[in-house]
Amino acid sequence: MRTADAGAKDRVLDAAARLFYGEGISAVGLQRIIDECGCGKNLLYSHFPSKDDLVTAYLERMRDAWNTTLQRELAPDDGDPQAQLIGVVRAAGRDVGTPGYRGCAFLNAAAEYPDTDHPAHELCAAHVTSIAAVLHKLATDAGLQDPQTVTDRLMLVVNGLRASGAALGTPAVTTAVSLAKDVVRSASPSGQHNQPQ
Amino acid sequence: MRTADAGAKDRVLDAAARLFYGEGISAVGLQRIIDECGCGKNLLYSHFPSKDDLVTAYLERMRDAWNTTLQRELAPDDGDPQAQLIGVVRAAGRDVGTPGYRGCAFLNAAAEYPDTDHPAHELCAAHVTSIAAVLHKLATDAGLQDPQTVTDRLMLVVNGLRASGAALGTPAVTTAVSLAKDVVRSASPSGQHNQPQ
DNA sequence: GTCTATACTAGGATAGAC
DNA sequence: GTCTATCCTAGTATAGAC
Repeated sequence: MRTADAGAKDRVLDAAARLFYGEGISAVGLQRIIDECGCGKNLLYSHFPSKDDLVTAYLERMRDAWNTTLQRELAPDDGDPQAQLIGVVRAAGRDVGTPGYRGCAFLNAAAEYPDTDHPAHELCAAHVTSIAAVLHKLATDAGLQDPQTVTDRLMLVVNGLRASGAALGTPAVTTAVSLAKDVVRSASPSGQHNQPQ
Repeated sequence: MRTADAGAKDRVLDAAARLFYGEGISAVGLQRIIDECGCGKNLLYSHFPSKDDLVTAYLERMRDAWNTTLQRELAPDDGDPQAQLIGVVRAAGRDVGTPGYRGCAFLNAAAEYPDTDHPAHELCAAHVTSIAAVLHKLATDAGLQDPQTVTDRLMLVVNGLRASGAALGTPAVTTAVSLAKDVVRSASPSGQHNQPQ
């Protein structure tokens, strides 16, 4: 049955994602995943021929989840790119501080795979690049002065937010959103004296 | 002459630090370190009874190096806490973008040791806390409005800088310093219209 | 046919004995 | 320094249940 097949693959990926994220990728062996999801070894290997394939699938799922979160966060402010720039920061801080939060999955994975040629590292780098592209487009659409600087600054805020959550317990989301608003406001063509929104 | 090599411990630590930082901690076995520094197994185990001890020593060395860098960066601006706040950010970006740079050793290690009880994770958390304490003291000494907000914001910039360097190749130091200056300026008691320094 | 479960290989890990 | 013990890893192959 196709349904059983697809469901089984998801079940493996569920267990893998939970363990990889919670305990670190290299700290989790395939046997742990097999035990945890109650599947046979053959099933895992038939869907994911190697651990790298499983890791890649895990990161792709995380990327898709991020894209969903981002779109949902940006949708209400459609047509208002200035508000959407803040929405990106808010989306990045969506899960920060929630129970079980252990930092950004992509930053963590990139730290575990320092080799830039490794598919996991490439996926993480692509994720960062894609966020920067979104920010740059929004900054341009908003008609801000020097969209590249705004992009660079907001990337700093986003990365800082994702990195802070891992090391500090403090939810830095409020700080990040507030700082992002100042960054956007100070690049607004109508000057630095706009009313805070 | 064949006396007890006082530098032997350092030699082991040199090799360990280089490999741990460059390839990730869990990716490097003790045998690699032994081979690389040309020492015997007994030497390593006599100085570092377990891998955790070696990892801890590696992170402590990184912490000491950071403190040295920070002090050297802050010294010229002694008595000018506002400039020193920027100095902290500059110190954090000291090695970003240099050849062989693979991100912040502490963020990377924390990602590899998600367990908050692990000594390595504790050392990383303590490092973040200590930077925040320095920022808070400087922000207070500078007489800035709301020193805690300035601290939170600059921590975001510092963490963003350290995290960005890992994923992006772009040296974000210039952006970080410029953003930090704006953060400090906008919290300056003399108002938001100070001249850029 | 799809799944579970187990036995197995081959290698690398930490660690300790000598 | 070498040699050994024990464990865990990725990955393969085989046996049996539904």
